[in-house]
Amino acid sequence: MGHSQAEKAENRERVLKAAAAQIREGGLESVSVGKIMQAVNLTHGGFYGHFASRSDLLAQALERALVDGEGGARAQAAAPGRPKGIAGFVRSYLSRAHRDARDRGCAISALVSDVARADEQSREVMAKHVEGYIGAMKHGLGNDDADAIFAVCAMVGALAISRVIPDANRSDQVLKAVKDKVIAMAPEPDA
Amino acid sequence: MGHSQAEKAENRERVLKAAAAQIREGGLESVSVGKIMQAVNLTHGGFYGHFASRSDLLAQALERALVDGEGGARAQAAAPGRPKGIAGFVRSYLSRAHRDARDRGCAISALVSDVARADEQSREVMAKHVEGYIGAMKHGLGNDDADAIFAVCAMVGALAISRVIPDANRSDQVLKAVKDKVIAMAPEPDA
DNA sequence: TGTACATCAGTGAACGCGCGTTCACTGATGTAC
DNA sequence: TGTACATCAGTGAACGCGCGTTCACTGATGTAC
Repeated sequence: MGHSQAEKAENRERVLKAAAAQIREGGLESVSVGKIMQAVNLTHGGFYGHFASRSDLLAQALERALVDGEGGARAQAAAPGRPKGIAGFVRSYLSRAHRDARDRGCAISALVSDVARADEQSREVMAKHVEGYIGAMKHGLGNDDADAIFAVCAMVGALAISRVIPDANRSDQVLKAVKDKVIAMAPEPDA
Repeated sequence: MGHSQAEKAENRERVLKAAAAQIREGGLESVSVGKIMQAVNLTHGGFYGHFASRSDLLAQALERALVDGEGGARAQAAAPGRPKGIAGFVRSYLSRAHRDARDRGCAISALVSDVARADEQSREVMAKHVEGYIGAMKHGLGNDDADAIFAVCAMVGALAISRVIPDANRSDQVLKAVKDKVIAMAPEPDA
């Protein structure tokens, strides 16, 4: 077990990645220094060589979770065999797969109500990503800001609510209803 | 300071009410037995005369928060001088006042992402209230289930997202965009 | 290329703290007579 | 209506536990020569 500088960077990255996943899986407060370090096979003492405090980790992991979530959605929509453009993105965002993979999915949906009560810095970080999301939808929806806001709120709300509903069929219905409505908003609706 | 049976029931009620508000203000995990008892001017030891455990309180307080949130929205929409019907309800739900009063507002919006990762019993409790909400919107939206689902997701999403955005103007825009779009969905749109 | 040593990533014991929960106790309540 | 006593709502000290954080230490890394 070596402790080279390259390994340090790698370990820091693993801690951050694990925290970003844990945040989406269990919320900001579910992150504990001991458990995260254990998850990456290190002891808790070493943590402070990487981050100034738990709260420092949380701030960075939130940003990371938001970035990861975006990447995942884009990658899935761009996968071969998937419909392109906005309809493809909406379909993958409101898919059962996305609903059932909270720790790898959109961090906005996974953490909206948590971040709504967090400090201003955290809210600012998420708000920036919300704007990015609105911007992307706007591009696919005839450049109308109000339409894009409406679509983003409905999609984030639908994904979050679908995760609350224990009945699988009803949860599917929520995803499908919003998926159809948002796709219908696009200027050139396709099958 | 007497300890009559009537006072016991009253104290239990105060604890439950305080917990329901605290849950909406700070999330399920923010409720601590000691702090809640202190908030109602009692000592922590007496807590277990009212509830079996912290988790028992949480379950009951979640239900209470959901019921309180519904009552508040209905009351505000029915207040004198307010537009009646669905437009009035949507306006008060997506108002700045509602956004800024998290501890007294809709518990669905305040707790969606928290409850999404809670146990099945909690999710079932919130799901029941989501259905009630969908049913109410359905009534005002030409009895179309998909329309009602779409509107509820957009409204819950909009309120939650508006609380994330630190910039007051932009936050207002989100509320306004969704408010206008949902009101436009009603069969007989009014001013 | 090889040796000597300073650096520093990671270890694990220890700390103080707040938490949920328990329990022996107190004294007002409310009931039996 | 008045007295005697059992009940029980609320008190506050004590508990074990997990947490975030600190720190003296270890031993591989990587650099100076």
